[in-house]
Amino acid sequence: MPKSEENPDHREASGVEDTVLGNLIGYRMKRAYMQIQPEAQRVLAEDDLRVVSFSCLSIITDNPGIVQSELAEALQMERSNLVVVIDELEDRGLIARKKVPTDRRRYALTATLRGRRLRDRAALRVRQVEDAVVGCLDAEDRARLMAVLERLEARRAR
Amino acid sequence: MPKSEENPDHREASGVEDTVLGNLIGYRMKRAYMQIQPEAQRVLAEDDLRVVSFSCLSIITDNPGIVQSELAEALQMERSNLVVVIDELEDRGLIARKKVPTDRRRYALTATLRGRRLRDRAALRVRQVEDAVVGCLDAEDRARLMAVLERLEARRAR
DNA sequence: GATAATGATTATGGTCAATAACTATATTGT
DNA sequence: ACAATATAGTTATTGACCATAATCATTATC
Repeated sequence: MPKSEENPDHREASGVEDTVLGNLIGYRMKRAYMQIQPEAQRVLAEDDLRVVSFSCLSIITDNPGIVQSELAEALQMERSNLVVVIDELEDRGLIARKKVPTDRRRYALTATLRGRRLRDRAALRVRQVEDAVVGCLDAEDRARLMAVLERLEARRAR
Repeated sequence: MPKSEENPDHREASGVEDTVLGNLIGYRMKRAYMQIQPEAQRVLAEDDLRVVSFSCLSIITDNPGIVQSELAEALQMERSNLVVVIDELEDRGLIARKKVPTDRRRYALTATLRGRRLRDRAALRVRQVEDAVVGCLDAEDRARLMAVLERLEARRAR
């Protein structure tokens, strides 16, 4: 069963043959992700949020006093790329930066009331569009998908 | 002992709380994808291939005579962005462009022998790194994951 | 035969992530 | 105590990537 010119477990909707890509998890994952991402981006844009700024706002809301390095680590992004995002959230009054007295290199980040409210509202709307996209899965499939993704992500080895 | 009074169904490895992001499929999917993508990119780079050029080479190999518009459609990318990729594959002697006589606007694309061999070799190596990353899943989980991703992708509705 | 549509191309701009270099504070070793 | 080192945040820069519009040649349409 390993090799064959016709792989019956993936029929292409179009007439295009594909003996390789469709069997790669990375390829399938990206294409599935691309069903969700533009939708999320669209609804977040209605609140002038990008995915990354929503993510930051969300983590800050859940972790008052978190500093930028920790936030970068949590979101797996570079500290340097965080700066402009944090700047913008602060300028919009969604979060506040305050120097921590015991270590004046660091900024403690907290979400303002407005920030927390926006986070909650945006989260709801993102959740809604995800539900729409993923409506073709029943609750069990969905739960299993989440669990499997979580396990993949958890294998922090290399 | 980390304190997650909140949501018992997602344990954070670090001490960072998260009541929202971790429950979003898009977020989880991106993070799982990021476990695979850099690895695939790395092994493809050893053959001077990028993910996109490998994808093109693969589809062309499986569909001799395909034209650029069809390829762009199959890979869900813009025709204009295909051009340089095709150019490079052609310059490297991995594929050939030939005008189709019945419609001289179009180029029929075919993989050369070298191209087909490279495709097969690269596919094997990508498969290997995917197997390594995804080794924490048994065959059934993996099959189910693929099936679910395929269904998500298939919902070509708006 | 004029006009519109199509396939490939070129040029361009915007977003994004990665890197290096810099500043200021803090920590460590002797 | 102080020199060397490390860390937090910042800035600037770069290259990759993706989308858009304009162009050219060819084909299809009325």
